[in-house]
Amino acid sequence: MEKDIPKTFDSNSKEVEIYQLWEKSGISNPDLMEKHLQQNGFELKEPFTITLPPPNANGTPHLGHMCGYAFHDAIGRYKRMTGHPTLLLPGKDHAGIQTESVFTKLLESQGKSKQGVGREEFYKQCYEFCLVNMQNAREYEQRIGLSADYSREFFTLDPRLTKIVYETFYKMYSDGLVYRDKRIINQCPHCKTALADVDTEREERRGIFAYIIYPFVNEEDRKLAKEKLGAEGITVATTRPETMLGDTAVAVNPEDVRYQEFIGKKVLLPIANREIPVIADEDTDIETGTGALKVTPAHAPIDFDIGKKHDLPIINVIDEEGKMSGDIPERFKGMGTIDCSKALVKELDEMGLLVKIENIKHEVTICERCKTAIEPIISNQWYLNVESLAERALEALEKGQVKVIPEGQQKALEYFYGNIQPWCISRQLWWGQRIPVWYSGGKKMYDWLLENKGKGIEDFEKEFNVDATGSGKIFLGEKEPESLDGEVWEQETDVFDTWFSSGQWPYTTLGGPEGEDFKKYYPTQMMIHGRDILFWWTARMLMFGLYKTNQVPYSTTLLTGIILAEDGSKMSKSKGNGVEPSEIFEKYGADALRLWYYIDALPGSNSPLREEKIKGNRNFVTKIWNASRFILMNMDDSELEDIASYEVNETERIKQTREHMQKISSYIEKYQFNLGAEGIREFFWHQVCDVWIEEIKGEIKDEEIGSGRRREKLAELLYILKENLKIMHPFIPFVTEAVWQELVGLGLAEGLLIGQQIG
RNA sequence: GGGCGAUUAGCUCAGCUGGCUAGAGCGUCACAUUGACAUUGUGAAGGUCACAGGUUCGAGCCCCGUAUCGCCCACCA
Repeated sequence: MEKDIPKTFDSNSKEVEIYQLWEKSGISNPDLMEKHLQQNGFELKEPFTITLPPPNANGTPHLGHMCGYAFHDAIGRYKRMTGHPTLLLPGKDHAGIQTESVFTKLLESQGKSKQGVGREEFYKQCYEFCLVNMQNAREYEQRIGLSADYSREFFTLDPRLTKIVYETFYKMYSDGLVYRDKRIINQCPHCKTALADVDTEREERRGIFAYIIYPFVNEEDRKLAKEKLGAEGITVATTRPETMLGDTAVAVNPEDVRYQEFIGKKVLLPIANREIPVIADEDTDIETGTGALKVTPAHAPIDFDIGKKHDLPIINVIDEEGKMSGDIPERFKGMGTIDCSKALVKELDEMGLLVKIENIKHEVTICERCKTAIEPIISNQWYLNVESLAERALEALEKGQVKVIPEGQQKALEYFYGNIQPWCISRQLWWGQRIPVWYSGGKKMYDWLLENKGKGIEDFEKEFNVDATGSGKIFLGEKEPESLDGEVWEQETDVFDTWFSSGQWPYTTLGGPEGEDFKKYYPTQMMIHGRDILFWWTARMLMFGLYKTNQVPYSTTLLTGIILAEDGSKMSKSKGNGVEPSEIFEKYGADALRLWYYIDALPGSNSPLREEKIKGNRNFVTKIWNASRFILMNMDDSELEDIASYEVNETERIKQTREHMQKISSYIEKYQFNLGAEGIREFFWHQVCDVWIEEIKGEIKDEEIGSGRRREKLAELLYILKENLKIMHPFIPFVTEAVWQELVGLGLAEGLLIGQQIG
């Protein structure tokens, strides 16, 4: 008697339907799940929690996101099926600089500008823009089958979350970890903000190497130089001639025999016509260029350090937008750096001070987002001294409180902590959490007083010829403090670096250290994310977690690989070789894609997308569907009740099935998803289908409908099928649930597969 | 310059604490089957596990070195 079951599993329509069943059951909510376990007399184990990595709310999720969710979901489903109330907490990230850049471009395409729209309105509109993307992202997450608890979903700019982020900042300030400092920062002239080192990349670009003579001031020195060095001055080599306007010294290595006699002498900086000293500094490389380094403390990190050591003046000649400015000849003001470089080179050449120009290729630092060359400039920023936090994180790693998979990456993390620098946490953006600081009398005065230790407000007034409007103190808080005696509070305009809030994700989403969820679900058990953000994210989360909660935020961090295009290159929009997840879903279904991730996108390795393989997995999904269909087709309606209630004997096949399930369980527990996924496929396809179904087919061939032997064999087969569905479910939830529901429809199973227990 | 990893079949890669007569998927070839299976089944060909040493009864796996590739970090003007 044929059952009315279609010949293939229609992933496109069925998957959505099935997800709705799960959603309706509420089992993704651990509180409801706890009740479910108790009601059904299942053993109740300790909770299992993952605060899922929040994708950026400024675009469409890509395959990499889907891959991460596939892993999270597999472990989550397995934990659920082994008695742990499981919380997969989803969220979305505001992704500060990236979103601001995307949304600003969007405004520009509509003929509007960020400045024209204004800060408040910009924030509001950007928020709405993110809400749309968040809904879209959510649909993708559900399409891959992510069984997350959407009643607990968070956006990183949610006021409840921001409150906790602010509290952390206050605590850090009172602990003396947060401070304002003047340092060389990476300024992106395009994004107009400071960037942390990790937000930059390096790229080889074409440039020039200009050899310029800085003549000595004194006649005798010039003569000596002519004799010894071949020119009347000292020749410096630079890739950035325009910064010479801000030079305050020339440095040579103290060991360098060529320049011994000139150390301490003065040269006349051409064009700027400023006398600057020749100093000896061991950081100067004898081999590079001429061995003489022009020192521009305001515009190069190494120069800044040398300047600090020798107490050199700092002269700013480039502003935040990459334009020439400051105390320089009028004709250069407002010029771009490259134009200025050309103009200077021309003038120097005319003056006979240009020796030569070499065309070179060199590594330059660029903005990770917009690829614009970074302008190192001096700026006042908020810093976090992470040294003590890094020490604790390092200790936790060494003690094994956090496990990194694959192991090799743990060493990379340890190395990072061992060489960590203060973290610049302020960004000159509008999109993000505004740093909750108020300056009495203004930010300018605060910074000036910091820079000029020992000087007071009167000195400031004198210097700038103004009346001070406050005490020069700061106030930490969201709301403007009360003014006394007409003091003026100026609000900080900068926002926090995105990672300052996402670094706190594991506890902010659980309501912070005082939250109900926190008490029940913290510390969490896992974090899974791309290897590419190890330092940005896991590194920060460990530090924040230990600092704020005295516990590691999670015990295991698993790094997924990066999904590459078929030819092994990186997928990117500009190359047009990206593959949309929706395309794969439509062609092969979510289960097939998930299986591919488990088997081929192993932690820590980069994996080219292989459609052929996904297709093979789709065939396996069809195989499961048809094997199940065949088993059901063999049962006559009149036998169903008997088969359902029949207690199976411990046959060899059943014994092997049990062993198989244990094997797969241990793979999952060791996060060896590739072995687990390969295992379920191998066993179901080549053992259950190819061997056992064929055997049983023969065993019942001549039996009459309703016979005891048929009942025994078909019940055995049903048992094997159900157990296989359970152990396959964490990997391929959709098709297994669909089959389970077919069983339910015939009275051969109960409830939802997602809520079943293994073993 | 420093750190990390990779190198196994035509391709993409597994191979956890050393027992391997080295596996999978895809591809190739042969045969079978229109079946529960937008196919599937059976079988075949195909690898001195990068190279050179060492430890061991035994090494794809452990140790030392070499080569090539990749990723990350770093202030080289």
